[in-house]
Amino acid sequence: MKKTTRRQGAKTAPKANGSVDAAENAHDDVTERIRITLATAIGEGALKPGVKILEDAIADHFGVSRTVVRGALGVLESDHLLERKKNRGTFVAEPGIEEAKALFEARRKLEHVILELVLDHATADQLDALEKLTDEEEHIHHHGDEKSKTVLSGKFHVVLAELGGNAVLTEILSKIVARLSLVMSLYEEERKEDCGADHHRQIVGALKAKDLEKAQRLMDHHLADIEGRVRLTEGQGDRHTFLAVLENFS
Amino acid sequence: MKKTTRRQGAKTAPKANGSVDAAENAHDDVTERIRITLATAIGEGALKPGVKILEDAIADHFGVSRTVVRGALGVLESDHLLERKKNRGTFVAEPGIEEAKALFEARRKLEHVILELVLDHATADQLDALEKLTDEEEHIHHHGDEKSKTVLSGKFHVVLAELGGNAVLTEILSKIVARLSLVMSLYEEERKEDCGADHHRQIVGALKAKDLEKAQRLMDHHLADIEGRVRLTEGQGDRHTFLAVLENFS
DNA sequence: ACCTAATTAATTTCATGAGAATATTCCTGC
DNA sequence: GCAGGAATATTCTCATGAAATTAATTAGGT
Repeated sequence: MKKTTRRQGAKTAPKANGSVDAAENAHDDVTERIRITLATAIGEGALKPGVKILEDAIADHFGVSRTVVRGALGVLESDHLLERKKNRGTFVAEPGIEEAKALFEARRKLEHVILELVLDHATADQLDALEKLTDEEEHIHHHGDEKSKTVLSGKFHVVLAELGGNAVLTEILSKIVARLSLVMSLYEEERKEDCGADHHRQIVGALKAKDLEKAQRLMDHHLADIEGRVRLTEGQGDRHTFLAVLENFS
Repeated sequence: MKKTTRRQGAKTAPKANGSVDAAENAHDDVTERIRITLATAIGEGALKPGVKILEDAIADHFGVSRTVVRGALGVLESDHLLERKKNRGTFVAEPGIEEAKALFEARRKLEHVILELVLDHATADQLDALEKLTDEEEHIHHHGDEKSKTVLSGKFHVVLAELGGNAVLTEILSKIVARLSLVMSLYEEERKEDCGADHHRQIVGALKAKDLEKAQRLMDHHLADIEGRVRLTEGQGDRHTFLAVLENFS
């Protein structure tokens, strides 16, 4: 039967904005809310590569029409987080080997640049705040679930970028990090000893000591550690494919 | 009166694309074509900051409905090339001072990174091809119109980025360049002696000599030259505003 | 005459339905 | 029992009309 797509007539409807009215107008953009929701869902691995996105379901969930959802999907596609196949639907993107390599390389270079900026712009207070974030990470690391671990880990880098004081670069890095979470999801082999929190702490230490060289070296090491967890060879990406999973039981 | 929004019934309509039909299917995505058209129009300064974008007009021009135009506008907005004001319409973006500074800085850093990559990846043939592009620039520089000059100038940097072999960074740079064209449009004071072609040629020379340091130094100088053409002080951005223009006649 | 209020016009925004393309199911024939 | 094909169902795609909002214009009052 038809899904009970209950949608208010919209008419002179109360619109619910009577609540605060002129307040938080920025967040009232449903399209943006959908975009952010999906982006973070992808970023924290809740939506795995290749999964099909039903626009009807999303429209239902947010109480809007498919048109609005479609808008959000469009920008997500242009961010390379989704793929829309003509008349087939939209799926969570599955970055290929080449793209993965490019993303890793771009991230390496970007983080270097960001460290330079942080040393130029960041105050001692800001570095302290950053250090507190690593404390939180460490706490999660011991008795935390898998998900919040990766989320926090990515967050560190974005917050670090923010300290660089360049909104453009921050946005770029956060988008790359999001795409890389897809790469990890596809190609990660073993999630061994996660020493991310430790690395982060060391990096903050180097920054506080105003030692750019050291910070960059540590960052390189940290990123190499992450890259070491994946095997970028053709055919690896299909590991979680239905057919590939079957092979494990043959 | 109503604009003669003549739109074919769509039905089993010939669709007018019967011209080549199954050919170029990749470009057949009208949304993407609209996006590219507007992006390049903005990039080459044909669409100035603040100009209002009429979705009806575009829909008309491309023979599609507003819905698909709207999709294109959405991603252009997420690229910071357009601004959509609630229920007011969409306008060509007017980057503020802070954004402009961030863009310049990001570009400086990025071009440095790209030069490193080019020295690592580019072959001699590719550098030759790049040099040919500067020849073309020089030719345009002498007896060319103003528009194609700036277009070619931006193209050099994007092609250079492509030689770096990293598609991710190339895309990022080209987006930044596009946004910077808006900045120039808003804040450029004098378009004096355009020695861009010369700078480009020198950079290629340094690259051929495998001298990274020199290439980066030249790039810095080149970019500083561009940044020197603008004055990033508050209130400059409204120079072309209706009110500001009036002041010139008071 | 000028400022304010009300009406009109133009434009955006969105929900919806109809058409198109693909996936799935079921049936028939070998 | 299985392969091939028709019928069905699901889902995307897009054009269109209706509601909502803002800008423009006109009327009215002090």
